[in-house]
Amino acid sequence: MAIKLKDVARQSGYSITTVSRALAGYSDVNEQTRRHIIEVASSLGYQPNLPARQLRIRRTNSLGLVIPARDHSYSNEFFSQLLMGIGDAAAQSGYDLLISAQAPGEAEMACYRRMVGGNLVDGVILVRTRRHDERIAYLSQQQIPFMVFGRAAPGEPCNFSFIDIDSQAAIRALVDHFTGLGHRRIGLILPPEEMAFTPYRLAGYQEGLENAGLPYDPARVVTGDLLRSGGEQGARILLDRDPKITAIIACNDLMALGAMRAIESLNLQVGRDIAVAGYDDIPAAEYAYPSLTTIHQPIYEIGQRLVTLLLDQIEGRNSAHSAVFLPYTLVVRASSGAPRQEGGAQPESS
Amino acid sequence: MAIKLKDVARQSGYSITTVSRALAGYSDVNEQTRRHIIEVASSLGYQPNLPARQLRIRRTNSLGLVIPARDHSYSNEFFSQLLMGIGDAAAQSGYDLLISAQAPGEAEMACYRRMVGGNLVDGVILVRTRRHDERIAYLSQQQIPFMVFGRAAPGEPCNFSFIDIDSQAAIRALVDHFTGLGHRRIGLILPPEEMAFTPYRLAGYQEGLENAGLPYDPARVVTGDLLRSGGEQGARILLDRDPKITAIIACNDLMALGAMRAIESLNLQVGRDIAVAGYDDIPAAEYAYPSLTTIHQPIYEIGQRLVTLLLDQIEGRNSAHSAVFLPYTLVVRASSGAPRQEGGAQPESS
DNA sequence: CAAATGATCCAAAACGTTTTGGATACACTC
DNA sequence: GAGTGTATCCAAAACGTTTTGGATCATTTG
Repeated sequence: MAIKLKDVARQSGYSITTVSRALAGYSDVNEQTRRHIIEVASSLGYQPNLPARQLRIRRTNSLGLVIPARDHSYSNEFFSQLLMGIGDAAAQSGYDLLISAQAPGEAEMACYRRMVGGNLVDGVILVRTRRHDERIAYLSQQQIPFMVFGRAAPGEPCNFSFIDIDSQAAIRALVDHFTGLGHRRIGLILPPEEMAFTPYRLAGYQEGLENAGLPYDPARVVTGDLLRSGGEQGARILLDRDPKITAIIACNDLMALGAMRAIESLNLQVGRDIAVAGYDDIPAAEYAYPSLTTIHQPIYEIGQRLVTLLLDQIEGRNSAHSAVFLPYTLVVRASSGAPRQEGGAQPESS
Repeated sequence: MAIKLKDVARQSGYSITTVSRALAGYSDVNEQTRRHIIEVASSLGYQPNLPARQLRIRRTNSLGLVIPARDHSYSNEFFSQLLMGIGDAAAQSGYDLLISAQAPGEAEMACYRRMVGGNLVDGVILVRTRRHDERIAYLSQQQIPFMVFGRAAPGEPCNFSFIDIDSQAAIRALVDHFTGLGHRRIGLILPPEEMAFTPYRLAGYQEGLENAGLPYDPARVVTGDLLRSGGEQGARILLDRDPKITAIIACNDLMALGAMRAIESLNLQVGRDIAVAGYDDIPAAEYAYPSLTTIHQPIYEIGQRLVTLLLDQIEGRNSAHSAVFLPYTLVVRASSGAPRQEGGAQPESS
């Protein structure tokens, strides 16, 4: 049987109340008794029963986080970085993380209801905004503190606190980079429709083209599944539709690596014949051959900021909604080069 | 104010007891009343207060996991894979994960005491065995169910349930692979001393040499910090001590990639002049140039098995200690080739 | 017909904390 | 010496469940 307050009380000769208040550091207990009580408590190995405390004070000192189940494929690196940032910051402030892996759907919503409605967490971090996000609606309605990574999809109200990267500007910067090198036919591989950020990426692409006075051609845009195979397929489609494309931007690195593979299998050389850029800057981007030009996001820091801003809400330091944009970095590597000459010697034919 | 049992009781016209038992599915409540109560509960949006339940039944339906704080450097990929396996399996059985990021030390032990002694978790997963592991001692003494990834260091008692990879055999297989290619001077870059598995790796190396009738030379073994820079440094030292080394085995991929970089900076060619192998099979190993020969471990599956075995303990399906070894795979890629000819032309020529 | 059985329900205790609202004793003020 | 403060302590209530140990009534059994 575990030691409880009652045992410490009996052993020390004081009441349960006094023991509780002594250990909690209240000023209405004599310094000497406090020392004695602490002494007794630690000699008995007293550990407070936390569910009991949580029931009483309605606080748990833990933060809820639902991560996508069974997709260790494309977002691994992303989530591990984010989780480390979240975990480190939470631990530093004395909070635990309550994590559940759920695929989008009814079970996922039930999980939020359990954590929030069941009083298991003091706040929630929500990671991938969707269009018409039911989770956000629920959390707002429950009035529990929460922070979101990723703003709402364009056209939807965004009355919650979030951190985001200006991915529209990031994609625009990639396009600028390419047009600056002389590219005029640039393909784009987008993420799936349902992701809230997809429209922003497309908009950035269009802005970039406009900046350079280039026309927007929907035939040069294709959607991929964020996996390497999706990039491979996407690149094939793009090059099939228009063999004169000289650059491809994929909306994540994995698809970019797939695109590189497709390009090589067409006997073209990445970086010389066709420039490629990705998004995310996963470690493999640096080790790839040729190394991959991409957009670096400070994922770890985002995780940390999510926590600090969430704790500001929980601990009542800030009530206003915060909309934080963190900077990205354009990382230029070997996969992006000037375009092959129009009409010059072509690989297979042309 | 949240809806509680009392509200459902009042609204449905039954007692708190009956409502509780109806929702819990006991057979001593009329099927019709049960339906009515469930109806009322869901129309009121009843969510049970879980800390209260936990306090009462002394179960939380969550598993504890302490991950290393602030080392998003070398074990990222490893931990994210493992976490996905653990998270998926736990969620599938209706368990949450309680996670805290702690650096080894007193705060880490306090974290275990809080989780276990504080009744926050029903079981614990412990990830990186150390020598004389205080955490394992504590968990055994507390008699809480726990599963460990990694057996005890050689010479220490191993009276707990664990899953491990036979890394001794894995390293031996790498050495066999190299000696089979004709290599006779093979360097080794070990993990730091304090890791429990380090001696097993060294033993595998020695066994491999013995298999091939080669002498063991301590000068060909060096310790690295598991980072890329450690591999770079290690390779330099090895090649400095004996320039005739034709193969290097690093005990993780990151160090192997560092070694490759060191080799290239000496104007030697990886895979032709010097063979390199790693351990872990992180994604970058495949994308590296040349791609890296390495040992693949089924990390995701390990995570899953850790959970299923832990739940067997928690739910009383199995009391005996289990010692599970899962298979590794030798993945041969471009970084390992036959040795350059003894006495033949040296790096810069031939 | 009394007793036993079975179906359905419930009051109250218990889980281990924290907090409320004093109680007590002593010192100081006027 | 009455009143006011202050320091120190505590009994009991409360948090929202689950479970124990019956109670009640209708039905069946001997």
